[in-house]
Order: sequence, then structure tokens, then C-alpha cells
Amino acid sequence: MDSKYTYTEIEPKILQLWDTLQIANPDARKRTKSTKSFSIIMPPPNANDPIHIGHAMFVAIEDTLTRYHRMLGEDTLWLPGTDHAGIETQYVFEKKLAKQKQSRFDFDRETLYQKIFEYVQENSDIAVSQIKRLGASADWTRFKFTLDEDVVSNVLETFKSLHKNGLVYRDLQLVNYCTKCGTSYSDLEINHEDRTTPLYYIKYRFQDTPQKTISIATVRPEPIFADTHLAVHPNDHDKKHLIGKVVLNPLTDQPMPIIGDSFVDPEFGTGVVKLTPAHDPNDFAVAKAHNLPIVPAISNRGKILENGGKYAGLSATKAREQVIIDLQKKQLIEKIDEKYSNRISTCYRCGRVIEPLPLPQFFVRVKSGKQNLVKNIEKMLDDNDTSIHGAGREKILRNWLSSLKDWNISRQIVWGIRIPVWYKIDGYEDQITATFLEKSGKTNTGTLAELLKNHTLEEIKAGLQTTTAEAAVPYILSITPPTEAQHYFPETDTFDTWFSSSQWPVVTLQTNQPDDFKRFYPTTVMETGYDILLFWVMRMMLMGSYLTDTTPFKHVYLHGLIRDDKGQKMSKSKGNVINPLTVVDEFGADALRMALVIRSTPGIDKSIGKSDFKAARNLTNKVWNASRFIISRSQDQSLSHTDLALPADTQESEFFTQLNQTITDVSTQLDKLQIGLAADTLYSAFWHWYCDECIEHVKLNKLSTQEAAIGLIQFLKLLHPFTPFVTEAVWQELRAANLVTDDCLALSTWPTTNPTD
RNA sequence: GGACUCGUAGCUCAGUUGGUUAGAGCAUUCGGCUUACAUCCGAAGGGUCGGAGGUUCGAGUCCUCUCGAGUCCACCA
Repeated sequence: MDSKYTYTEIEPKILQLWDTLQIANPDARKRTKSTKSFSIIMPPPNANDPIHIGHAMFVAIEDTLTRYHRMLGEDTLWLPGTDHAGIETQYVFEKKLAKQKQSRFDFDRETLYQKIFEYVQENSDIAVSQIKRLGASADWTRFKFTLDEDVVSNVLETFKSLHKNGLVYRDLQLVNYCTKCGTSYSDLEINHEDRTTPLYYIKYRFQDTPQKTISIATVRPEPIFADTHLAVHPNDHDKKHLIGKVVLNPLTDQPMPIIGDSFVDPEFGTGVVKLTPAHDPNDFAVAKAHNLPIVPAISNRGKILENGGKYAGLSATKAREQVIIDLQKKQLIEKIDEKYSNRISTCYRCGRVIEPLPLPQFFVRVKSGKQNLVKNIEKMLDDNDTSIHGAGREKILRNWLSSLKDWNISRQIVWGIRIPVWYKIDGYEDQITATFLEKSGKTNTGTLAELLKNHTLEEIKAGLQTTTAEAAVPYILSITPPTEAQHYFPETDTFDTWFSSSQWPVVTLQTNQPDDFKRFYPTTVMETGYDILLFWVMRMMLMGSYLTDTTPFKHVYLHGLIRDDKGQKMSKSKGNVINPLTVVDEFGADALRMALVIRSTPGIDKSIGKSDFKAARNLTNKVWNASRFIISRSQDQSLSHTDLALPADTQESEFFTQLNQTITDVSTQLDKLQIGLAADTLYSAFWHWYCDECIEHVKLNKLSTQEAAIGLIQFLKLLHPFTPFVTEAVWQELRAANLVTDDCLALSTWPTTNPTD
């Protein structure tokens, strides 16, 4: 053995050994009916992205648990996969198109989908090969991609089932729409930013007494032309007499009745509000309650619509400037508060201001209907069917659940699973709007009634880009094109990526080996970063409870974010991003994993830097050298594996008592998912007790080589889940020296303090 | 506005149901190439565990208040 552990040479060989021995495939091992099962579904990384340090974190933790339970003899499965990552991927692809001076509007949806598909294919192995390199003992024979045919088919069936049970509905709602990304988002995908914007006080003339005015305050004057009503609080002493009066729209002079609604805060602004139901969530709700018209003023491209007269076609920002100028000319601006601090919704993806738009979309009902999905989750938590490990995150989850609204699952993008819906054409030609590309490359937009005058249905469908059907248009659900295709027009929206990943634990087990679902569901641990607790974990609980009437996982382990050695968030702009593959090259995969895991706590961020990797690398070298010493002495004394079993009675020996204590401690800690603590316990026990004290005692003949060798074997087993490569490499040396017999350490049995079996 | 987390050695962090002289890595000082390892070994310095009060035989650990840092959520025009 060399005096230095050369991970760059050894790690790839060990990977090959594990591959040959199929350590990760639970079917490659015997099991009985009483064998306990242990399963983790891997959080699927984006198929076409290189991994980052967060991925390395989940690999380190999940592989540690997987290897531990495998060594305990449990029926162990770690099931890997990748995600198509709808918006993320399409966004990246569109950036690529932009560099070639193209946009998604240059393609029909079939072509665009195909292009993105090819792009993803080209890069889809990146994440997988990198995760393998970290030593992930996941069962790659069970690998799943979110767009695999069988996965898609299951997701579509779920949609049909939800719809049948009334838990999915289509409705006109005000949705968060990004005019740059060209799609709506769920409430979770928008950010809020504090900004200083002008607050305009605008005067409205009364219809009967035009010399008298009333003022309202607004940050959004541009859609005023479409407003139809004002509102005051019905109990406001100063203002309630205004209810029923009529004022004139300052831009169009159209009459606007004043209504009463308690949503108005008499203390704020002037105590009078203009209602813009099509572009403000509050106003939308009020309009629905009072049955007021919802008049859109802004398009999904962020431009003023035709009904805006002279403002039509202007961007919202430009229109605002012009509106203010016009109102000033009419002397209808009372004042402008330039320093009003306001909270703005922005797109999490591109940072643009979110435009609330009225769009008919599909929603998952979360708190009413046949099943109250939120109640299901709360019961899981109450009954401790699912326990959440991660610094108060259960409370955060509960807090969010209490105010959860229906989930918008429609996305106006191509890259994803198309919602299997077809709209009835006959009689609804003027309520369905489509955009399609002619063969010449010319884009056409219009109602079907208009488009069908000059084009055949086949032409339109062939070049189809988007469909917008009004909420009243009847539709059918069908995964394949309906038999009477000429009477139906396809939906073009796709599912929110999280809609398919919310079913991941169920779907991956249902589409693999026939008995996998029965064998591994509910899964044991769901391990992921706390940043996607709401996006993903909560949704998996929603859908898991719907599909299986039980929790999808018994434990949720939420690791913290990885920060740099100064505790700062990693970001490209700061230049402090750590690439896990670089660390693997420089220090080895074991060192990376150990550095990430040791003393980490669920839910708490972890700082890490070069000195941490160095320290962990030194541990692998320590393991190697301690082993080298013991192996050489064992050979000098002609020991063989028959001499090296852990003795049954260890009471008399201080060495074995201490060793057993370590075994008990580490096992207990791993059982309680205290992985960072277990790693720390092991590090100290191995280095400062076993190496610093015990091996020195061997040199002084205070401890026998035989005892020390027994101890080494136990330590290798304990260390293996954390530093799998070096321990396996040593194991192969021990095997060559006839000191152990098992083919590999990964499949050997975990130490017990009562080794009777 | 609501909720959550953190504040322990110079730095980054552990501390498992409250239980003896509060730990690790890195950094610092001193001494060592001792026949596994200088990616090492031995020794040393350094903490009134943010602050105040309380519960307890006993609190870094539980409770209350308070100061500081950060995160999540929320429709105030």
C-alpha cells in the first residue's frame, strides 16, 4: 500500500467494483417477508444542468442513509431520476434562441417542443454522470425522467381523476402573469419587492354636479379608461353617503357608480378606491361579489388593449406617462406623492413586474370538495405519519397551509406535459382565440370564427402556437386526439412542472418493478433543501394523500443552504460559487461528502470552504494510513479473518467497551437522522481515540494487534456510509490479506453491539 | 402585518430526552520527520454559551422579557 491515499486513481476503480456487484439494486439480494424496507426517492435535478453544491449535499446525506440501511440488511432502494423543469429549461432555451436572433414566436409548438427536447437530450447525462461520480449508490436501473412515457401517462390519469372528483376546475381568475416569460405563475413563484413609486391623487367629477370632485389615490392610473366603478367602506361616516352616487371617468367621461364594500380601508389614502377588476386581485374579488363587469385593459404582452383608444398599443409604462400628462391638462391631478413606498410583485425567473391578468386556467382545489387536501396534510402532521426535521419548518409549513389558495397548474409554455383538454368548436368559434404560424412564417391571431374564413382547421392546428378559450367554452378530457377531431380544438397550456413532480414518489414506484409500490411505499425519507419545502414537499403531500390515502414519506429531512466559508450566500456575481466537481478532483469525493455532512444540522445553513475540504481529505488519508499500519502488523503476526470477529463478551475490555459505545452512539444518531452529529462522533472517536490512543497502545504492546484489527474493521463499517471510497478501498486490501471475507464493504453487515447472529 | 430560525473560543460551527472540568475544524504559541500518516504527533493559550429575570438539586439546553442578525409568508389602492 502506498503511504498516501490517491483518490484520483482509486475512486473510479471502486465505482466500477460497486457497479459490477450491483450494490444499489435491491433485487440483486435475498430478502424475506420480514425484511424491513427502506426507501428514498431522489429529488430529481434538472435534466440538462450541471450539478451544484446543493446537489452534492443531497447526495452526501441520502447516500449516507442509504448505505447505512443497506448494511443493516434492510430492503433498501434509492430511486434516482431527473426533471424536465418546464419553465427553467424553456427560459434557458429561449435565451439561447435570442442569441441566434430568434424567439419562441418563430416556431409552432410542435417544432419548438422538438427543439427543446433535442437540446435537453444533448445534455441530459450531465447531472446523472456527476451524481454517480460522487458515489451515489442509487439504483440506476430504476431511473426515471419526468417526461418518460409511463410517467406522463400516470400524471395525465391523475389529472383526469382529480377532474372527475371535482378537485380540478377551470375558471376565469386573476393570475400572476409575466409578460416577458409569457406565462402565468402560481402564488409561490412570484417575489415581492419594496419600491418607491409615485402615488397619484386623481379627481373624479360628479355626474350631477361636475364642479364638485372626489379624489382617489392610485399607483396605477393607466387602466383608468376601463374602470367602471369606485368604492368606499359602507360604514365610513364621512364617505358612506357617496354610495349610489355617480362620477365621471376622468379619461372617458363615462358614468361610474360608487359602491360600498368593506375591503376599502377608510384610513388609507382618501378612503375611496377605483376598481380595476381585470388587473387587481382585490378589485377582482369585489367585482365578482358585486357582479360588476371585468374589463381587461392590458394584453398578455403588457400593452394597452384596443379599447384604450389613443393609448392602445402603448406599453403600460408609456401609457402611464401619457395618462398623467392628459389628466394634468384636464386639471384632474390633485397631487402626486413621489415617495410612496409600495410592494411590487415580480417574476421569480426574470424579475419583471408581474401583471395580474384575467385568464381562464386550471386550478387544483385544496380546501374544499370531495377531499380537503390541506386537512389531509394537517392530519399527517398531527398523527406524526410524517415528521419534519429542520429547525421549525413544520411550523412554517402549517402556517402556509392555513392560508393556502387553490393551485394554478396551467402554464403558457411548450416545454412540459400538455394539458389533455379539447375545446368544443361548434357554436364557440368566436370564444376561442388562437395564434398560429402559416407555412410562410406569418403569424395570425384571431378568433376561430375569423381565422376559419381564410384558413382550414388543419392549417391552424398544424401551425398552432397558443389557444385561449373563454371560461364558458365546453371541453372534454382526452389524452389522445378525440375521435371527432374536426369538432375539437386543443388546449396549448402545459402543466406546472411541480404538478408532475408532486406525484413523483407515487409515480416512480408505480412505473418500475411490479411490486415496487407495495414494497417501498410510503417511502422512508424525503430529503431535500428547505427552499423547496412549499414548492415540492407540500405538493407531494397534497397529491400523495389524494392518490394513496397516506403520506408519501415518513420523514422529511430538510438540509440547509450551503454558504461560503464567510457564511455568505453563493452567487455567480460574488464569484464564491463552489463547483462540487472541482472539489472532487482536488480532494476526492469522500472529502467533499464528509465536509458537507459533518456537523450539519437539518434546516440550518452550512458554511464551507477550502479548509473544510482539506480537513476531510486528511481524514481519508488517516483512514488509509491507520489501516496500512494494522494490516502490516496483522500480516507480521499471521492473523486471518477467523481471528477478527467482534468477541461476544466484551465487558472485561476497556477497548471493546469504548468501541461498543461508539457503535451504539453512531447507530442511534443515524436512526434519529442526526447525520451531522454521527459524522462528528465518528470523526472524533476514530481520530482522537482509535488512532491517537489505541494505535499508540499497540506500539507500546498495551493493546494487541488482533484487538486493534477487530476495531479497525468495525470503524471501517461505521465510516463507510460517510466516506465510502476510502473505506471500500481499504476493505479490498484487507480482503487481499485474508483479514476479511466479504466481497465488498458496501454489502457487509453493520456492526452490532450484540454480535450473536 | 403574521410566522420562523439563529446569536457558544479569533473565524466557521457541533452540543442528541436539562446532569460531572462546554467540544471540533481552521487560526495562534511552543516542542517534535517517535519504525501508519508532516495530509502527522505532543503540549499550550483562548469562551461569565447576546443581555436580564424565572423554573429546577442542577440550564448552553426549558419559560418570560429584551437587544442583534437572517429567512419565509401577506391584497392595502
